[in-house]
Parts: sequence; structure tokens; C-alpha cells
Amino acid sequence: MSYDECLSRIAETGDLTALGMSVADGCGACSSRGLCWSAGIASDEKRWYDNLKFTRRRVKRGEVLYHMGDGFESIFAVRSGFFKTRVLLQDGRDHVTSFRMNGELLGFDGIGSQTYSCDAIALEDSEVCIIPYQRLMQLAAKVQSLGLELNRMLSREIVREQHLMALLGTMQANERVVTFLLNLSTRFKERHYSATRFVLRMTREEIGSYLGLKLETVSRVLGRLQAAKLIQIEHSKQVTLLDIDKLNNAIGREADAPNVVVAMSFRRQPIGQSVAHA
Amino acid sequence: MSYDECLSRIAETGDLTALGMSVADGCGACSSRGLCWSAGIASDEKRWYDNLKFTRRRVKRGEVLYHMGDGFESIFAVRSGFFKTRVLLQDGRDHVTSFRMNGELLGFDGIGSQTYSCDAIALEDSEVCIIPYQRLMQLAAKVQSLGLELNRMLSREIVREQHLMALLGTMQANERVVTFLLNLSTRFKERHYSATRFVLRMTREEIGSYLGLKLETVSRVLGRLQAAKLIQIEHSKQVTLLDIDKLNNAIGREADAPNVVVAMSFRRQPIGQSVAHA
DNA sequence: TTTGACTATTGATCTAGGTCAAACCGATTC
DNA sequence: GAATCGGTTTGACCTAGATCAATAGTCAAA
Repeated sequence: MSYDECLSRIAETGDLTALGMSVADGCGACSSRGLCWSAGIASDEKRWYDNLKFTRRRVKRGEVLYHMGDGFESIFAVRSGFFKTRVLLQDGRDHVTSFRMNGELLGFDGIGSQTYSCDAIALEDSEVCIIPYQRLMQLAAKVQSLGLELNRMLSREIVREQHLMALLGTMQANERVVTFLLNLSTRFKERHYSATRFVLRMTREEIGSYLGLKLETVSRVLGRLQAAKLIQIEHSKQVTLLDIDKLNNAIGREADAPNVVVAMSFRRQPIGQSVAHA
Repeated sequence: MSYDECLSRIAETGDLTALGMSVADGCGACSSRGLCWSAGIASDEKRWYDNLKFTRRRVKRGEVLYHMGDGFESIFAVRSGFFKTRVLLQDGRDHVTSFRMNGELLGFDGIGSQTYSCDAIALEDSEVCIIPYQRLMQLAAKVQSLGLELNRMLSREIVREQHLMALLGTMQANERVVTFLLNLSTRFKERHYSATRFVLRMTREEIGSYLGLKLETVSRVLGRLQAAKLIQIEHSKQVTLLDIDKLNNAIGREADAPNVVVAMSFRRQPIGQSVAHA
């Protein structure tokens, strides 16, 4: 079978094993199906994805999936678990740039320079699908909408980071933390987990680094939010969002009237229980 | 000529006019050649780019190239002039996310949602090449390395934003401003302009928004840098970098010894002329 | 069940940068 | 050349969040 025939067959059957990949279950059976990248592929080309298969890799809590500076070969899809990415500055300071959960992708930063530009670290025992970039692009050459979908994902990552930059550049501590919680909430919801009750896999320090705050500030804000009965925290990690609407208002940033109450209620010195009447 | 034949011919000749585009000079004659995207295309495919041609658009100072929410159709290459992009938050606050000069691209943010996610605004009279995305992708389907190059550019934008996030999340005012100046410097250098003497096209407020600072703070930091004889500013806009090495040290962030001097010299209260001995 | 290593909370204090306000500057325009 | 206007500088003051330090959970290993 010629190289070209081979590629054609892959495009038809969607069987990446022809490219020399060993496999467990395919994408068709994956619980992240539809979350991952597959959703954007044109429906008449979906057959290729239904029995697509990738090798996997287990990454233990605290282990590094890839290091800044490592040669770029693959992007990764989180199958299970939780990751953070962080960039290191020359002087040793670091900054957390994202948290990734199942169905989300890692490694886009490596495409441009053929070298990863950040570290990806598991926050709990995790598993990823390894997606070799070269092979992916070979396939994309055959399956039109796959390339388009990849572009879309890269673009969405750019937009995500733009919003984060705006957060870091303009919001104050309260808003940052609330935005963070609500973001987690919607992502859990997309995965059919509870939108109101979830576990924070990362430490206060990691949250702080992500939001441009110190861990003490994160802790204090969470404390205030709890005092204002907007959230509840058990054992430091287990969060319950008690009033998503009010939380949303709180970052809708007091256009004037109604949300002022909320906005005031978890300001610096929590005003006792005077939440309701103000 | 069939559609497929048409595409083939474009891939061979690189003549996008066949796709219905009107034109002035082609990319081959463009001064941004090699800066723009063309550099990454495999050399055996370069012929297509040498007589590639795009329609242009003039954008006057203050005018909007595209608005957040506008339907996405094209990306843009800056031919001349200067742009900023900014995201708007619900409550009216905004945040500047990038400055773009000639040879740089705009509009990547629209690919993901088919809608631009920020505003692009000319800071001086400018001209852009309009690159229709659909047509670009049709061409990419024929010219392999074009698609790869687009991915690389998107990835590099992701990395750029990661660095900016780290800046916003971890650096203090001095470092932010110095980083900003040095970044401009290298970009001017790449364009064979002076790396040490250039004009700030943007206002203090725009710099501040970009760096997550208030305009007064930007002004003060620039003042301190000038007092420390690291830079010189004429007429508010004309900047000369007097000592790039020291500026670089200043953000190398005092590993300990030598740069402490610099670091101290433009701290909050400039210590008279006591720069040399400290 | 105790020990030890993290991690998180909480209080007291400090400061970088924000806020407010006045003055200044250079470029138009009348 | 007076007046206007957008941008900038500068000073005085204030505050959100950082810093420092002590205490207290949490969890896993011994």
C-alpha cells in the first residue's frame, strides 16, 4: 500500500492504527466525546472519528506531562484527572496559565516553536490521549474539517487567554475569584457534573497564581464569600455555590442598583450578617 | 474551468485573483515580506506566495477595523500603520490586549466563534491586507505548508498571550513598563528600524490598559526611568533607550548582585543622581 | 495516636499603586 | 495671540492587597 493510499484509507476508515499507533478504546467510546475536539467535525466526516484511537499515558499527581523546552511532538487530550499549566520566568517566579480537565486539550503552545513553552503538571492522578501532531496534520490533509476544527480550537484558546488577560488587568480580587469559581462551574456543568458543588483540585497558591493574587488574598475572599452566604466551603476543597445568580451579579459589576447589595456584602470587612438589608 | 481545476491552478500559480479578488501589488513586492506569514512556508512551495495578492483596506487613525461581535470573514495583515486590539467587559471597562505593527496579523480571535471577540482600532492612518479566511483555507487544502504555518502563527499568539498573562500576574509596575519598551524595541529591530529610538504611537492610558496599570503610574515609571538615565523621552512620544543592557538586567530581576543597582535606581523615590554609586 | 509535612486561615502591619485634583504642554482653531 | 482640547506630568493622599507571622486544619506515614 502506497503512502497516499494509506492516508486515503485512514481518512475513510478513521483508523489511526494504520499510522502505527497502538490502542485501547477508541474515541467513539470515550466519555469526553463531543467535549474534546470531535464536536466541530463536519457530520459527513464523522465516521472517521467514531473509531479513531490514540495511545494513552497515565500521569500521577504531581508528575509533569511535558516540560517547557521539551521538543514538541504531540498535543494531549485529558481523559481523566486535572492539570495545570504554568510558565516560568527567568528569575524563578512562575505563573499558572490554565487548569485543564477531561475533554480539554494541552500542548498548543508547542506548535509554534516546536518546543513547549510551559510546564503541564497533573494535579491528581490523570490520563491523557497522546495525539501526535505530525500524524494529525497528515490526517487533516485528507479530512478537511479536521484542520478547520483545529484552527477553531487554537482560536478559542486565544480568546480564552484574552479574557484572562482582561481579568488580570482590570478586575479586583473579589471579581477574580468569583469569575474563577463560575468558570469552573460552567465547565463542570458541560461535563454533566454538578454546577454548584465541586472539589477544588488546586491549592490556594495555585488559584492565586492563576488569578494574579497571593494565596492569603484568595483565602480571605473565599472567606468573605462564605460569610456573605454566597458559597460554602468544607474541608478547604469542597465548594458549594449557594447562589449562582448573585455570584453572576457580583461580576456583572454593579450597573447601579440591585447588585450593590451583593457587591458590598463581601467587601473587605464583612458587615456581620447585614447582607439582606442594605 | 472546474472548481477543482481552479484551486489547482491557484496552488500552482499562487494567483488568488482567480478567486475573485481585486488587487494592487502582490506579496512578492511587499516590504513586510518575510515578517508576515510567508517566512514559514516550505521553500519548494514559495512560488505560490511570490505573486500572491490581496485586496487592501485603508483605516484612518481612530477608525475601527473590526468590532467585537462582527461576523468573522477575514484575517488581516498590517501593511503600514499601527493598531491596538481591546476586549470590552460587560460593565464598560476595557482592556488592551495587543498592539500590532506592519507584518503582524489581526483577527485570529474570530476563527473560533465565527465572530470577532475584540475590537481592532487604528492608532494612526494604516493599511491592511484583507485575507479572506475561507479562501485561505481552500488554498491551504492545496498548499500543505500554508496550513501548517497558520497553525504555527496561532500557536505563537497563544504563547505571546501566556507571557503577557505572566507579566500581568507577577510583575510590578517598573518591570512591566521596561518589558513593554524592550518588546517594542525588538519588534522595531526586526523591521530594520532603530531598536533604540522610536515613537510611542499609543497614549499613556493605552499603555496602562495593556500593562494593567493606570496612566499616572505609567507616566511616573517612565519619569523614574528617565531620571535613572535609562531612557530619554521627548515630547512625550519620542523614546530613546539609553542603556538596553541595564534595562534587560532590570527585568532579569536581581538574581542578587549587579542589577540591584539598576533595580534600586528607579524605584519609587528617585534618589537624586545617586545612580552610579549605591 | 502520634508525628510531621503540607496547606489553609486569620490578624496586624506595610506599601505599591490607585485616586483625585491641579497644572502643564503642544497642537489646532478661531 | 487667545482659547480650546486631548494628552501628560506631578503632588497629596488613600486603600486594596501584599507581607509577615502565628495558629490551626488535614492527611498520610509510622
